[in-house]
Amino acid sequence: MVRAIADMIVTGQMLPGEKLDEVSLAGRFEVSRTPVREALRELGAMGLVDREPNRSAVVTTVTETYLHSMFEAMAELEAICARLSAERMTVDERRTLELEHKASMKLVHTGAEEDYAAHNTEFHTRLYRGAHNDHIFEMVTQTRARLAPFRRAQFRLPGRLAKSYEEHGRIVIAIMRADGTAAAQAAYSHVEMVSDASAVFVATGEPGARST
Amino acid sequence: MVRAIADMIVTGQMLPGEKLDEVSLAGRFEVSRTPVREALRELGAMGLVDREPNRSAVVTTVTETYLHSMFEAMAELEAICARLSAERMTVDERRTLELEHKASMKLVHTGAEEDYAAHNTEFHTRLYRGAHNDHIFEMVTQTRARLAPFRRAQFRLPGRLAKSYEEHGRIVIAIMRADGTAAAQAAYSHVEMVSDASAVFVATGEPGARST
DNA sequence: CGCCTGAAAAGTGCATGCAATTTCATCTTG
DNA sequence: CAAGATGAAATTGCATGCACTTTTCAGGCG
Repeated sequence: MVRAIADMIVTGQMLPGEKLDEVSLAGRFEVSRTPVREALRELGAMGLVDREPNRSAVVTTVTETYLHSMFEAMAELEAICARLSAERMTVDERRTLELEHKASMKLVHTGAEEDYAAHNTEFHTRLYRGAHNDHIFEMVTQTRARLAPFRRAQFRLPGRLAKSYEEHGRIVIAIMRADGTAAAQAAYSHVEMVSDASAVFVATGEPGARST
Repeated sequence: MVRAIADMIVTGQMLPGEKLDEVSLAGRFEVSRTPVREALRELGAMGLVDREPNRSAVVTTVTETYLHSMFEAMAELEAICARLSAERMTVDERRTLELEHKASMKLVHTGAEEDYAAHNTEFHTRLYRGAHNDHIFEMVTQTRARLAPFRRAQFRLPGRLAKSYEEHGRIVIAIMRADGTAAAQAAYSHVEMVSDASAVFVATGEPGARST
C-alpha cells in the first residue's frame, strides 16, 4: 500500500499540496484507517508527504531551492556512481551496459519516448548497481524517486532523446576505458542537462511544479 | 517518541538484533500500541529497525559489507560537503569554523574525550551546512546517524584526538583557501581514518558490532 | 538422549470507537 | 461590506478488542 500511494505521488497522479485524508484512502484501499495511518507515517519518513500534528498529510511541495538542491545532489551522486562503476564494474556489467546502450539507438530513431524512458531508467539503475555500494544505491534511488515527478516530461522536449543518447554514450565510453574521472564528469553534466530540461516544465507549471 | 527510540539505538543502548516488541514499548512510554506501531514504521523507513510481517521489529543489524558501504558513502558525502563548503561558505561561516576549530585544541591537550566528541559533531555539522544544499545535508545527517553506534568509541584510541584535530586542520585550511579539491581530499581521508579507527572496535565485538 | 509434535502463550495486524482538534460555513458586529 | 466570532461537521490521535500468526515449551516417540 505504501508502494501504491508512493507511485501515485511519483507518477504525478497526485499533485504537491494535495491532501491525503485517512478515511478516503481507507475507503480507496478497502481497509481501516489504522494501516493507512502507518503508511502515511512511512511516506512521511521517506519525504514524499508532509505531516503536521492534527492536520491531514499532504503531498510534499518542494520549494524551488530545495528542488535545485535535489538536482545538484543527484548530479553528485550520479557522478560518484559513474566513477565507481568505471573502477569496479565486472566485465559482464560493462558489456551489458554497452549492449543495452547501443540497442537503445533505434528507440531514438523511432522516437519511442515511452520505451526510451524505460530504457533510461534501466541504464541509470545499472550505473547505480555498478558502483557496488549498497548505501549509495539506496540514497541515489530514493533521490531519483523524489525527482521523478519533475523529470517526467523531459523527453517531450524536441531533440532531447538524441541528446540523452549522446550523453549516455560519453558515460559508457569512459566506463569502458575505466576512466573514473571522465565518467564522473560525463555523468555530472548529463544530470545538469536533465535538470535544465526539467526546469522548463517546472517554470511552465506542469504537474509537480507548484512551489511554496 | 520516534526520537527517543532512535536515540536508544544510535547511542547504543539497544544493540543490533534486539527485539522491539510493541507491548513493552507501549508500557515503557505509557501509551497504547497504536502510536508505538507507527513509530516503528517510521524507524523502519529510516533504516534503523528491520520489520517483517508478523514478526517483532528488531534493531537493524548491518552486515560488514553494508557497514563498509556506509563508511564509503560517508567519505564521499563529506568530501562533497567539504568541496562545496570551500566554494560557498560565507566569510562568517569560514571564520566561525576556524575559530571553533582552534578553540578545540585545548580539548585535545586536556584529553577531554566527551567534550571533543561534542565539538567534533558540531564541526562536521558546520561542514554539512556550509555546502548550502539541503538535500545533501539530509542525506549526510541520516547516514551519520546510522553510523553513530560504530563511531562512538573511536576517541578512546590512544592519540586519536590529536590525529582528528590535525585532520580537521587540513580541512579548515583548504576551506579558508577556497580550495575545493584539497578540502574534498582532506575530508575523504579524514573519514577513512575514522572508518579504520572504528573498525578496531567492530572487530573486537563492541556494541553494534554484531553482523549477519 | 535427542527430536518431533501440538497446544498454550505471546505478539502482531487490523477494525472500531471515542476524545480532541481543526475546518468550514454562517452569523454577528463595527 | 469586510472582519471577526461561533458552532457544527469533518478529521486526526489514540485506546481497546479480536482474529491470526509466530514462538515456546511440555510431552511423547524413536
